[in-house]
Amino acid sequence: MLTHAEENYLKAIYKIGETNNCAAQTTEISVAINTTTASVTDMLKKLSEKKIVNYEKYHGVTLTDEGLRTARTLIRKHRLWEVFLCEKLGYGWDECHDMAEQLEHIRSEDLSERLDSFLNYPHFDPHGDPIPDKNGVYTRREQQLLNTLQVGESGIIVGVCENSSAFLQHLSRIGFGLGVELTVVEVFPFDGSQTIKINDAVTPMQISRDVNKNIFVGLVS
Amino acid sequence: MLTHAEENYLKAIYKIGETNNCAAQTTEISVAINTTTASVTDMLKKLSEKKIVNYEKYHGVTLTDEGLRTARTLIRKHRLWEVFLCEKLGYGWDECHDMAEQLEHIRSEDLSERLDSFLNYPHFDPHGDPIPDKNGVYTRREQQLLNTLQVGESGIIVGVCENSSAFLQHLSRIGFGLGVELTVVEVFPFDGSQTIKINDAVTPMQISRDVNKNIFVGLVS
DNA sequence: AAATAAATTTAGACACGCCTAAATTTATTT
DNA sequence: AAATAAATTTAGGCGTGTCTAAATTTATTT
Repeated sequence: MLTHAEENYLKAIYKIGETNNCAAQTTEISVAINTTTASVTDMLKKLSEKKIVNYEKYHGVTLTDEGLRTARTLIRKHRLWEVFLCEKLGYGWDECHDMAEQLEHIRSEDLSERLDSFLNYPHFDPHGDPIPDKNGVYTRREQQLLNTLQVGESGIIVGVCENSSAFLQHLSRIGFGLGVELTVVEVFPFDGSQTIKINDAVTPMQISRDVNKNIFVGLVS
Repeated sequence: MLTHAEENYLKAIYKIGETNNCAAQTTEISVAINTTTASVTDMLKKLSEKKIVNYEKYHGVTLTDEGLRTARTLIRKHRLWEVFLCEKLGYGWDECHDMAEQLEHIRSEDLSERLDSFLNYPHFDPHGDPIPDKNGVYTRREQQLLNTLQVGESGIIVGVCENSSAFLQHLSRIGFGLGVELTVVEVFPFDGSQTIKINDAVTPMQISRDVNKNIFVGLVS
């Protein structure tokens, strides 16, 4: 049985490993958890003794099979709770993250299974992230970052890779949300910004690199 | 902002104060929290410094106004989550206590308000305990213990004062639950047991003191 | 290849919440 | 009122998870 802190480390290591496809470094983890690298090293030693991570001094850390299973369970719980908060309690996608961060630590035999069924087995959370099934299996979306689209290409927003409520609120304000279809009208290599038209809208708008580098789109014909 | 441990102490002190109508003693708290009296003393000092309890060495502890407010919020959250678990996720009344014990610590501006509304503003939890409104106000039930009923008197089960799942499962097995109407057929002063007939049933049954002292009934004409 | 920079680990400390054992205070007997 | 019993507190210690500052290792320059 892991503590909340240990679970948070596991999740961070999982996410870093997933995006970079390599071992998570001490500093990356410290940034994700918002703590010092010294604390991270301490914790990595403990997790390593518990056989939850493969830790090699100075060379980063990966999850063991057991760690991987636990991490996926946590992600599953987190995302199911996000669906609950948004769909059943009416929270916005920028509001549910912090609560889900707490709810994912609730311990129970089969709470996630019941929740899953209550929510009608959703496949994606309100941010478009896939929800692992009870065996930890999920299908990765076909996706690419909005800032990789060329002029004339179209996409449909399927997710984000930044969960701060400042960012999410901004997206809502400019009319961006899951499922929104858009087309790239122009690209400015100088600052990485793009002129983008939401397909249902009339006027195109200017999107900065800080925004378009954090949005995942799926391609549409 | 209080820690989970502090919140648990607060709830225990509140409950003890409510039932005994007097200051909670160190030993009582240690039993409720399942810890040593030394730990309780430590914590009481901390809570006292934070002005959450009125603590007098050797003479027990009561809640300050602020402590009282927090305790009622916790009770409210606990009971709302119990309703959610039973009504929405289909858990039995013997299963939901431990999960609610964790869920009550979830921090959020207005989660309880949203939950309350989602659940249609219930007044009682699955054990029959009243749910305080957002101002901490709730109406106490007219109730008495089943073992105080005399021969010929009838009652309707409105609650229990023991939440172990062993006890609750036993009640379910013998057909006891909230709203069940019953009549006392006979009383045995020797061991405090009673012969009781559920009004809808044909055969009366024997109820031991361990059971009838933990059941609250409302009187029916 | 040596020097510098960056990342990481170690050392030592601290708050929290818990423990056991001993000392103290209050309550109950006699 | 003195003696005993019960309740409570103090003293000292432990594991968790964090921190800062110093030492070490790895990576990058030159």
